[in-house]
This record gives sequence, structure tokens and C-alpha cells, in this order.
Amino acid sequence: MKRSFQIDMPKVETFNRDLVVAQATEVFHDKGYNATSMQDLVDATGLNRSSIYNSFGCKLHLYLDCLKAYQYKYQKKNSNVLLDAKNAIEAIELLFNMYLEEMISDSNDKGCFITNCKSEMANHDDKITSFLNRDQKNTLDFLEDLVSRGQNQGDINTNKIASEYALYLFSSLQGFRMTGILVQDKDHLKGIIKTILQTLI
Amino acid sequence: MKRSFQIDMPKVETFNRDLVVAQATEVFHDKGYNATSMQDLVDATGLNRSSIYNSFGCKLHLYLDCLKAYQYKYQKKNSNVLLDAKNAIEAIELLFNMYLEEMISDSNDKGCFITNCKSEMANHDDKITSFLNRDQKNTLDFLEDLVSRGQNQGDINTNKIASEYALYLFSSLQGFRMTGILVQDKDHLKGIIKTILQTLI
DNA sequence: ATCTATTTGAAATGAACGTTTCAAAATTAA
DNA sequence: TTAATTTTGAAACGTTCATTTCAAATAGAT
Repeated sequence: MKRSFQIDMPKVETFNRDLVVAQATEVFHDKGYNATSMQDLVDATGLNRSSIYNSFGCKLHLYLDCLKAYQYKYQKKNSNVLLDAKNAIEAIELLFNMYLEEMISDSNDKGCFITNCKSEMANHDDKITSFLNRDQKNTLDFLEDLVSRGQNQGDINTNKIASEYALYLFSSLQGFRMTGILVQDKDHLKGIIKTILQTLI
Repeated sequence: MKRSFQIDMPKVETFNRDLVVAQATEVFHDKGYNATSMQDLVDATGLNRSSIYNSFGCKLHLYLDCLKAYQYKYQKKNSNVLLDAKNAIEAIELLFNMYLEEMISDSNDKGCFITNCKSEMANHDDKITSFLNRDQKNTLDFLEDLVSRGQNQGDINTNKIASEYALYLFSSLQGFRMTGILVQDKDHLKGIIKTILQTLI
């Protein structure tokens, strides 16, 4: 722990914490939690085994840190997408397209890290389940706000209330990213996006 | 192996293979492949450790047998749904409703066993990946046929070709079952189904 | 240089892992 | 009964697991 208020300031964490988390995330995302060994993490981060335990506590805690970093990264990406969109429906399309590009640029797509976590660990560990529920709520709020603005501005229909469309989009996004694990054809994936959006227009 | 043509017919497999697979499936489905230990399977099946190896080869082979049994079970369920539907769109609705009922009847829904397998193991083991690709093709063919009939009979629109709608439904179904892991509100889930189907009408 | 805290290396912990082994028990057809 | 085969029990295999330990090395601040 850094304690900058202290008078003595001896050796300080030298490694880049964010980088280490990013390296660990890559392994966890690829292999899943249970198939990832501590040795895998030592190899991927270049950190000493003891250092990992000193700095992150345990395997599960490091995993949670990776989940949070991934969540933060994509929350930023999602927000940035909004800046490039002239309206809500285009924002949603850009959102799906962002994931599409990531999916096809990775020849062996691994799906969404958080969705994989849900599939592997939801309702098994309390901290994980809480994280997943919070992430779901965040995403739904983000989408509901987006749909709401689209409905106010007239580019999204008002057949259903914003929260209902938000849940539909949340569900669709998960399915889309699951599908991308085995379907790598860009046109096919584009077709899914178009069909998903059709309902909102 | 049973060899009924043999002259001598000594002790024959006594346990119920289908039952054992069903019991193993429950554990694999709940915990996933990697978190399931051989001891878990011994406990769940009541079989001796050696008997499992004699009869199923190895953990992965038993897992594959479970996947195949699950696949077969739901292929039958899907086919049966068609018998109760007066047209294609209703068949698709009944299909989603069948999953909905299963999801809410299980207070801790575990999602689709095969989708969880994809999330955990796709592109890691060749036999698993082959199974998943075959299952995907089966499902897409089933859905395409269904959509095609709906389009011929007029209850599904022809804005997109049947294969495109099939992929959309495949993706939507995966997302729907992923969503059900944490969303247990029946009305919310019903809303997703309605929205998914809206596009086809 | 000295104090303080971090990082490292390497070994050790004990438990759990998937899998194998094999003799004894069980079962059934001949 | 005898012969054939499966099932069982229990132990053992060697490996890997997550985690701990601790002395030595390192480095910033005084």
C-alpha cells in the first residue's frame, strides 16, 4: 500500500498495476476462472507469485479486479461511442458495431469477459454475483437512458417503454457476443445487428 | 460393452446409463466442466470411480456424453413444441415460453448447458468445438425451416430471408437464456420474448 | 548510511486433482 | 459348479493446485 502522508517513504510498488491487471485479464478471459492457474498468472504477468498475493490477496480477488477493470474499460468505450452518434439509434448501432469489429479482428473470439463470468460463476460466489448484478444494473441504466433520449427525439418508436427496450437490447447484446464466438462471418453478424435494431425504429 | 451375440453372457452392466448421464449432467451444468471434480461425479452418480472410467473413458468423454444427451433432450422438446402450434410464429413463441417456464421454475437458473460450454471451452478443445459447431448448425437448420414455413404461410414477414431470421433467433435465444440467469422476473422475460418476435411479424 | 517497506526467489505446505491398478466380490450363462 | 465379465473398494499414482513462508535483495526517503 502506498501511504504518501507518511514521513518515511521507502520502496514503493514498482510494477504497473494496471498493466498487470490487463495481463491477468487476458488469461482469465481466455481460459475462464477455474481453468486459469496461479502459475498461468505468474507467467503472464512476470510478477513473482508472492508479489501477486501481496498485491491482490488471492486468485479470486485478482479476478474481481480484472472484472472491474474490464467493466470500466467498456463503460468508457460505450460513453465514447455516444459522442460520435448523431442520434440514439445510431449510437446503439455504433455500439454493436464496436463489438462487431472487436469480434472479427480476433480470429478466436472469446465473447464478453463478464458474460463468460456469469455463465461460469453466477449464483456460486456472492461477491461475483453482486458484481454481476451491479454491472447488469449499470448497463440497463445506460441503455434505458439512451433509448429514452431516442424516444424523446423521435428516432426510436414508443411502442414499448424505454426500460423494456433496454432489457431487450441487453439480452440481444449478450446473445450477439455469444454468437460471435463461433460465427466469424462479418456479414452474418451485421445482419443480426440490423434485425435487432429493426424493432426500435 | 454388451455383446448379446456371445455364447457366454456373464455379468452385464447393471446401472442405468441414461440415469448416470443425467446425474452427471446436473453437476456439469451447475458447476461447469473445470469446477466439477471426479469426486463430484462419483458422489452424484453413486457409481464407483473405476466404473465411471470403465464405462465412459475419462472426464471429458463423460462430459461430451452429457452434452449429447442434453442436446437430444432439447431437440425432442423443440420438435414436440411444433405439434402444439397452429403456425410458425406461434411455434417460436411456444419455444421461447418453454425455456421461460424452465428458467423461472428453477430459482437459480443455470442458463443453457451448451451455451455455458461454449463460453467455457469453445476454441480450446477440438472435440468440444466440433460438437458446438454441429449443434449450432442443427439449431440454425431447425429455425430456418420453421421461419421458412412461416414465410410461406404468411405469418412471418419476408423482409429478410429465412436463414437471416434463423441466425437472429439463434442469437436472441442465447441472449434470452443468458439473461434469465440473473433476471427472474417473469413479466420482464415475457417482454423480451414479445420484443424479439415483433420483428418477424 | 540508515531506516522502512517492497519485491523477489525458491522452497514448502497440504490438499485436491484426474487417472490407474488390482484383487475381491458379484452376477449370470453354460 | 465353472467360466466369463462387470462392478466394487481402496489404495496409490504422479501431478498440479492455491497459498504461505521467510530470508535475501532492492530501493526511496531521511
